Amino acid sequence: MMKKKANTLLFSHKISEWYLNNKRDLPWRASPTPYKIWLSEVILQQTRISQGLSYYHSFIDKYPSVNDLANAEEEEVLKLWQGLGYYSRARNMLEGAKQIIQTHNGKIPDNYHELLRIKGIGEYTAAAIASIAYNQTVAAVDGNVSRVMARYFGISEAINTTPGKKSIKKKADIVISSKDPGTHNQAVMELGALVCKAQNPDCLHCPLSSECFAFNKQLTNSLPHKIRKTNKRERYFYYFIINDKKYVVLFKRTKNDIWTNMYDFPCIEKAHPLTIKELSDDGDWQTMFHDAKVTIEKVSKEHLHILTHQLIHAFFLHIEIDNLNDLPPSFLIAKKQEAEGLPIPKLIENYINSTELLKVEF
DNA sequence: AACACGGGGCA
DNA sequence: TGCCCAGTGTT
Repeated sequence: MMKKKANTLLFSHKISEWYLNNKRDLPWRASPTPYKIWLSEVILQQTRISQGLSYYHSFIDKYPSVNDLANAEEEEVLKLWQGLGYYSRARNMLEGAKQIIQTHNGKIPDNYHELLRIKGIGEYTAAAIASIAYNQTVAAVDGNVSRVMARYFGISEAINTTPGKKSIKKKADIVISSKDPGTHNQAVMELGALVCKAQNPDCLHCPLSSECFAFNKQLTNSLPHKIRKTNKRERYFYYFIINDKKYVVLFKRTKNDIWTNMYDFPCIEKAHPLTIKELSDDGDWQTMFHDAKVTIEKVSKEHLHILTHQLIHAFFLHIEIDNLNDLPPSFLIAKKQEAEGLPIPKLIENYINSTELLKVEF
């Protein structure tokens, strides 16, 4: 291993001391176990603590151990994840739990390379679990760490490119403390979250400012550098709502798209907006309903659903249909009460709540 | 190496 | 609006 310079040891010492005095009181820090660390890391991927916290509690309550999770139904897990986004995290973690039961005798692997083989555990999460739960000396690099390294060391390469990530990782591996790598990793992340923030970093209260490249050169606003990509797809969803008194017709989404394995309504998607007349003249939806006799009762206003990479224009067409039995078998005819228990995307949840759609009529 | 994958919060 | 958030899997 490379010999460390004195100032890198200073980095770890100062930041760990700062951490002990400033760390937040988080539920998985009270009595950490590998499972709690794993769950927290997965929930917090691309997600702020404030947003993930209630989900963490629900999960620990419902699935207190890897074994409990491994025995769960995917729909149940997705329902618990509903509203948090990036649902592949939930599906992958369930698969990972099964993997651990089947091939690791129910014990979460205790080292970086074995952890990496678990579904849903990538470089960051493997490093986080290995260091925090098992005291392995491996740097966990997330968005916070990238920012702290880029500013402190003055790394100008874009942190979302392969060379940039390599540079960040190299520095993170140099400054990590082998004494208490878990505390060190959490300390860097906590500093990034509370002090070395993306906007308005609080350099006056930073324990590292005196040696920080960006602070000394007044470059905190331009570091880290990032290549931004502007890919926002616009999609037009025309949902068909069969408004029966007792039943609601749902469609289970398939893979290779958003909301895999979750439920929404039968839908015609277009790349461009259509008037209702154009839609009505278009044969697609008749085909979808197997030429069942359908009449449109009411059309909702446009509902915009804004995602990171997509802008979804959703319209909800309430329809009447002569006989529910005419519907193709790919549709799920669910009792309204049962539908409540199914995992649905936020867009659908919002619409259902705003219209009291699942209220049973008498 | 680039892209897909949710949803929310902040300036 | 644009950017960011304790990233991973697929193409």
